[in-house]
Amino acid sequence: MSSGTASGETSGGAARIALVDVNNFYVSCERVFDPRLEGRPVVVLSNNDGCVVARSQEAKSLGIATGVPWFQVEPLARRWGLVARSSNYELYGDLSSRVMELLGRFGVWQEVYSIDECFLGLPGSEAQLRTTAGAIRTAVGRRVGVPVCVGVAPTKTLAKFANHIAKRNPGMGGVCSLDSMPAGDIERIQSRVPATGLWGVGRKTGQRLAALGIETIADLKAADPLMIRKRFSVVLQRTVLELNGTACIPPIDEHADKQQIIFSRSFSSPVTTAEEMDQVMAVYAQRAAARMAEDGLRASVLTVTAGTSRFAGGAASFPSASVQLPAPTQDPIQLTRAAVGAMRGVFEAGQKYVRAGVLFTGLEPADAQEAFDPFVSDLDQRHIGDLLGSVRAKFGEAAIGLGQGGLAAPAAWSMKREFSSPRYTTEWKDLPVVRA
DNA sequence: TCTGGGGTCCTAGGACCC
DNA sequence: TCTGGGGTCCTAGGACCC
Repeated sequence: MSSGTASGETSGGAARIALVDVNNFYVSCERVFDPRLEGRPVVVLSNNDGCVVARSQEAKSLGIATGVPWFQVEPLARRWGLVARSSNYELYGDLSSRVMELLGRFGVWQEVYSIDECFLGLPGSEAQLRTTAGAIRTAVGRRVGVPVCVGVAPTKTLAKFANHIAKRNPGMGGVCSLDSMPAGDIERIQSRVPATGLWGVGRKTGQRLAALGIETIADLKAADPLMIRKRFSVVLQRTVLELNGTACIPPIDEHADKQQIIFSRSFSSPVTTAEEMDQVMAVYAQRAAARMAEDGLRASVLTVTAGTSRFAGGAASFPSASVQLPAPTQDPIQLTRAAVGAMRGVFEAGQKYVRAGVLFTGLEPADAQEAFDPFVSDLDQRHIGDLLGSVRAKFGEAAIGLGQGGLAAPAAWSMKREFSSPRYTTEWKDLPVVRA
């Protein structure tokens, strides 16, 4: 993907970068199909309805922080009129691709950065940029039904910063173009906002910066990039350069192959026996293998992990084991066997495990012939993954599975999603019905 | 009782080689 | 026992992001 990033300081005609993102994305998705949620405090919960991962503006105003456990908020929900939804990733993923397709039409280039945001290359004068930004908001609002904010600036870091300003100042109408702000205003904001408000500067880096007297965005902008490179990293050096108008964050290669595939989940009730954990590994390995097959990849290394609760007292246990596979594969049978076997080696009976995961690395494209494996004598077995995939596509995720993974009924540890909305856009039977 | 999941990139350090 | 420098490759762990 070509990045048309210009580093010019001049306005008027110089290419600019827009960062467009959806406000409170998960909540906004829920509202598209349930307008009763409009104007009310709404939160979306993580898997197992564990903790809050998204909040509407009204929920934020109530002081509900992201990451708080639901069981702490729940007692107050009724009084607040607070609505909770389990996360519905099928819905969010589908609406995301609609938003991204639409946004792509406005830029000379587009880099999708996350499920709810992308960078766009925008040419044109300052006046044209503002017109385009407004048109983006209108189009996404009308065609998908979710609100977005647009930040426009000469670099990605500054575009993120501009977006942040647009979000916090409702009077700006959801758009902030740095070029049209008076320099004094920008400096004032930058000397007030802590450096950790920037993209790429987290808590730890913030602490180390503060120890050097670098507290605000303005301080970091004024820092010597070479000193920052030496004492921190090339990543933070780029942040400093970008704050000063030099675009240097490399383009995101969306077509690059993944480096790893993870399937990891917490359980709705603890797993304590080796037999149950075998079952978990069988299910998780197959889910991860299905994802890998969708991406057309195969793995050469498999890692399994499990963990006890970080909030429970007593002896913690975080077993983990990696296996080098005899040859790169996407065969769910081999992968399931390997996962179960690896976990048996490190599992501690009697511990209360609350989560586990299966991780594939050493990924490569699977188009080449699968390497000959003398242990797989039956040729048909090599196509078992395709078969499972097509059955699942037709009859649903739980329709078929191998061995322990072919659970007819959900196991005691399987995921809890009590407040889930329907899969409005990806499941025929969940299609909304409109009456006129 | 009940506390998420899926990624990326960078760096440091060790093994190994000439 | 003393004793070099330079390079690559790999992995684990840290930090960050949404």
